[in-house]
Amino acid sequence: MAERASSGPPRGRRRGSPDTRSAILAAARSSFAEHGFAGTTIRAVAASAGVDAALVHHYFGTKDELFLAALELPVDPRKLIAPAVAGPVEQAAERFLGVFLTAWDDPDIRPSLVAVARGIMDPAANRLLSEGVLPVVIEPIGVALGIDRPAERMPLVASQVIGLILMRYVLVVEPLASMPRDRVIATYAPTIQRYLTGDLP
Amino acid sequence: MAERASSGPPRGRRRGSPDTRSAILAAARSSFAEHGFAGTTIRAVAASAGVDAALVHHYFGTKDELFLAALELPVDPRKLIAPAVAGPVEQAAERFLGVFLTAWDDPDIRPSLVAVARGIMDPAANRLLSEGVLPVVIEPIGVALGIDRPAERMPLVASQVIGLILMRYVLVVEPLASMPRDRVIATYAPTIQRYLTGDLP
DNA sequence: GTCTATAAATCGATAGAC
DNA sequence: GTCTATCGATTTATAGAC
Repeated sequence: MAERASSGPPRGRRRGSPDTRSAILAAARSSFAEHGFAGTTIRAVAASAGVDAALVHHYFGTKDELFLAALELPVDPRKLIAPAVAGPVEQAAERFLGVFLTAWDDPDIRPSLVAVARGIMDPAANRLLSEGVLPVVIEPIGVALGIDRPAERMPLVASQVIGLILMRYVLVVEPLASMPRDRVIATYAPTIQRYLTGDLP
Repeated sequence: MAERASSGPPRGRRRGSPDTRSAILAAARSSFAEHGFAGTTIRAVAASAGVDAALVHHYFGTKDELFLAALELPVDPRKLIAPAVAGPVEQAAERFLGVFLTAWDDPDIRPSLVAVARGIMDPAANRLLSEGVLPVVIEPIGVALGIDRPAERMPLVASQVIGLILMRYVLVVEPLASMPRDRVIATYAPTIQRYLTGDLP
């Protein structure tokens, strides 16, 4: 009864208790974000999720696989940054910073992003930036914006955004950590806009 | 014979083989830089230095103390950045970037700096930035330069420099990693100069 | 599915011989 | 000064009962 018809992609819950699985995943994200990869123990993740350590292995296999699973963002970054590329390129920096801060200020996805940031720093998984974040998130923005030499300019943008993210959200350095969103945008927009469309040597 | 006379401060080698001690320290720096704090084991450091693990404890005590010893830079950062504060504030950004890149491009001190950068990222030791690098290295520059609201502007400078350092030296992302020194300075100097002396919201 | 029990390896740190 | 030996605690991971 109430079985799904055979139309559309397979939706609905997978086998196993999805609550338990996602609880483990959420606990893993928090731990990876707070203690890094090496500083996270399977036992602590299990305890934080209220389950046994063996269950973590049952769902995710090794610690590495759990880490990769925890890095899967709950939202598609490409969808998130779509508003940044829609509009005149002259105000692209403000829109870009806006969607970025919106994502990072969302308490639902910030832990995942912090985990990604820390994972990038961990030598055990730092192909993540060069093979992941940069080509699938950052560079397509430059291409979509139609800017000049995107492969050259977007890393400049990334260098400033990563530094800001690090100081404001990961290391929580004042006064950046407590600075209002609009002020952050107004402060950094000229820098980003110059990297996007300004004169470069 | 040939013993030192009792004049002047105690110079010369301390007790113990200085080669062994510095070999341990060098191995510790490499390991901390490559594997982070939690990913570094005393045993691996000892093996890399060609000595026994117990000897590491003998010289440096606990793992934390070894970490702090490994972070001791071979040069005094304050001396290094002295040229950056001497001169007109209008070109401070160029001088600032110059001394920074000079230090990071020096193969003798880059491993230590990479270790510091990774140590900052490790949650187990991230008081290092807020209690170490920022107040003793970054902020004094702003004070010495006599800029307006240094506690507010220097974190902005730090956010861009850290992002640049991360992309160019730690993550080795192109084209920043291979960009000539002068071009890096020309690219980032306007940003830094604005954070130092420009108009902010 | 979930847990107990435990194997097997590795860790930091100490004591003590030489 | 340097190393052997080892303790005690933790870790990942597996085997198997319920």
